[in-house]
Amino acid sequence: MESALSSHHDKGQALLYLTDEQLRQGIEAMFFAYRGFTADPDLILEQFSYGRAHHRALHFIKGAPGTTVNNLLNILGVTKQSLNRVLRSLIEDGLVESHIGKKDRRKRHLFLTSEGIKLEQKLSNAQRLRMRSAFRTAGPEAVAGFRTVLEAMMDPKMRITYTNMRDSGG
Amino acid sequence: MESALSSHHDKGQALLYLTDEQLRQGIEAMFFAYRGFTADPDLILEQFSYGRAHHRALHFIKGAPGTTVNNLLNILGVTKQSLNRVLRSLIEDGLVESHIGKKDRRKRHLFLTSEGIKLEQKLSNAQRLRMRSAFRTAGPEAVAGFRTVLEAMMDPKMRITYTNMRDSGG
DNA sequence: AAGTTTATGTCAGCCTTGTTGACATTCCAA
DNA sequence: TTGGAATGTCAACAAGGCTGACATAAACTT
Repeated sequence: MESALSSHHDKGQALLYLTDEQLRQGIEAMFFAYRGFTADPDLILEQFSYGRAHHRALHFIKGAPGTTVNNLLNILGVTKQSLNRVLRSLIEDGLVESHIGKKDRRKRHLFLTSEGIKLEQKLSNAQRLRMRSAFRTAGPEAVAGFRTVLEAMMDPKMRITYTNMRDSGG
Repeated sequence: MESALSSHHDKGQALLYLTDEQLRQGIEAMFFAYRGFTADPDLILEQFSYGRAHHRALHFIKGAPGTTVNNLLNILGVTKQSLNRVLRSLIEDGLVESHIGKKDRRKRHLFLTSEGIKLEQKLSNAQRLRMRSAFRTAGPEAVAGFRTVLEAMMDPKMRITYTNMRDSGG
C-alpha cells in the first residue's frame, strides 16, 4: 500500500491529487454523481415500465440510426440475449423498428420510430437538463477537465467509439 | 427542443460546451467511464461470488467504521431488505462484524474484520490504480474540473456527505 | 452442389440485487 | 405502559445481467 501523503520524494504538494485520500474522494464522487446522472431519466422510465437498459438502447440507436444488433452489443457490453429482451419489448411497443439488411440478410438494422424518438427526447432532455446545469455551474474549464479525466478512465476501445458513433451502414 | 447550436443570441462560441452535442458527449463519457470505473473491482468480486453491492458496503464501512445500518442505508440509497441480504452474507463470511450499540442497543454498528479489510483493500487498490492512472494522465487541473462537475451533478444532499463520511459514533 | 463453419439472432432458464408488504423484536421516551 | 423508532426476517416479485441450446443466413470448403 502507498502511504496517504506520498512520502518518498518531495513531490507532495504538486501531486496532492494523487494521494489515496484524493483518489477515495474521486471514487465516491463517481458513485454519487452517477446516481444523480441516472436519477431523472429513471423517474420517466418508471412511468413506462422501462429500465435503464431500455434508455441505453434508445440512446445509442438514436445516435446511430440503422446500427446493427451486433454493433449495439459491442457498445453496450452486454450479451445478445440480454439486449434482445430489451429490444424485443421496444419493438413490440412500437418504439424501435428492425429491418433486415439488404447486403447481408443476417443483420438487423435498428431505427427509432416517431414514438421512439419522442421517448428518447423526453429522457435525454431530462438528463441533459442536469448535465447542462452542472456544466454551467462548473464552467468551461472544469467541463474540459471532466471530459479529460473520464476519457482517461474509460476502456481505450470505448474512447474511440464514444464521440464517433455513426456507423449507420446498410 | 433546443437547437444544437444555441441560436437565439450569439453566445455561440463562449458556451459551446453547453450545446446538445457537447452534452450528449458528456452523457456518453459518463456511461463509458463508469463502466471502466467498476470493471477492475468487478473482476475481483467475481472470484468471491460477490457483487457491486458487497463492494459498496465494504467501501463505506471502511470509511466510517462503526457506522449504523441506517446510516449506510441513507448513503447507499437502497432498501434495508436489499442491504440486509448483502450485509448478512458479509457477516456470515466473516468480513464484517455487527455490534449492538451501547448507548442505543437497537442500533448495529458495523466494522470490517481483518479479513474484510483485506478484501476491501484488494478492491480499492484495483479501483485506485485506474483512477490514479487517469488522474496522472489528465493532470491536476483536469482533476479539479472533474471533481467540480461531478459535485455539481450529484444530489445536493450527497454533496455534503461524500467527503465527510466519518460519523463513527458508538 | 453439398456439407461445414461462422455470424447472427431467439428462446428458456438461472442469479443478483433491486423493490414492496407484513410482521417480530427490542428498546427509548413520553 | 403505551407509542414510536430502529432493526431484522420472511415472502414474493421485477429488471436485467448471465449461460446453454438452437435456428437461420451467409460464407467457405471440398
